[in-house]
Amino acid sequence: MGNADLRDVAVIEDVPFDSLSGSVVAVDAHNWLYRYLTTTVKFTADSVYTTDDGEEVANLVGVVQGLPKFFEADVTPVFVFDGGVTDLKSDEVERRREQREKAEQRRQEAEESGDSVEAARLDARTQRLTDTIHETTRGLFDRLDVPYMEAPAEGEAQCAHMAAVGDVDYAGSEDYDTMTFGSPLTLRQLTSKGDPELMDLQKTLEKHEITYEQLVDVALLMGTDFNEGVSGYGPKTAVKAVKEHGDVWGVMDADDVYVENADRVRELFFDPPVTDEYDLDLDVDPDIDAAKRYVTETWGVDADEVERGFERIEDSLVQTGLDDWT
DNA sequence: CGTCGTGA
DNA sequence: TCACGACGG
Repeated sequence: MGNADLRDVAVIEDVPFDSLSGSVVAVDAHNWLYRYLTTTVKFTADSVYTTDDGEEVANLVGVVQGLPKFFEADVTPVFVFDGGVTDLKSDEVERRREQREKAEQRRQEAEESGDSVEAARLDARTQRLTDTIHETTRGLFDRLDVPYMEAPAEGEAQCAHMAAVGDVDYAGSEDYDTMTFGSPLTLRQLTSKGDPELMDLQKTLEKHEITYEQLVDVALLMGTDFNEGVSGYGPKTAVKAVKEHGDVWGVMDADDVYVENADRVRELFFDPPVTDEYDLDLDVDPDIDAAKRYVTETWGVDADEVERGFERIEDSLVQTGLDDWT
């Protein structure tokens, strides 16, 4: 599962947020939400985010806190939700499900033995994105007029496709997969405070003097979300081997190693299930009052929790409105 | 996913 | 120098 190995292969540079003004970014919704759920929830009481029915709606707080970052920088996000999971990934998803169950079991044990700190820590690992979380996030986006769409399969693949055909300026995801899926430019760290990172496919290929196909083969050797990779192949060895032997088949042949499902995973990265059928209205015109009512009245979130976020959204709208006149 | 200690 | 595994968040 050495996905972060790609970081050491990729050319990544910091970009000032204000240099992104006026751009459009296709954000992998699952990633983005996950980020807020694991951070936001961890440091606050459960009761704030749980409705009377026991539904977890921490995502609503996360969305309200996360959107201002885009608005304030005059960056338009298009959120891309995951569709069906491919066969290849289902193995990986299954493994993660098992890991979650193990973590949940340990969490319960910790809770029973009165170790609340340990229980809270393990709780962060058991967070998962429920159907309710997806539905209520869409509901809030509707009221805030934030554009979103459904991917046929992997959200990262759809984001990468939209960036590749030029319908958006960047893909946005914390994962490195978007580059393997062919996104020319990927923005990372859209959730945290500081400046984002820009991951550049072309510069990465130039740096190593390899083709895009070879980059995918490098990823295959190191391991991706869809395959195991080969033990002993990290960033350096994988790049060197692929350059030396041309492609992953050459490496398998020369080094006497085996990459499982190499042909199928390759094909997935080259030609993933994506759609061109979307109609994005990028003219965002939020109904703040409706959004507030949705979060606090419909879902019972404490008004205090989202007040600051809504304030920032409102202010950023006034700000961009003024900018338009100057 | 990032960091850091370990060991080849 | 590089890769791996464990652990913290």
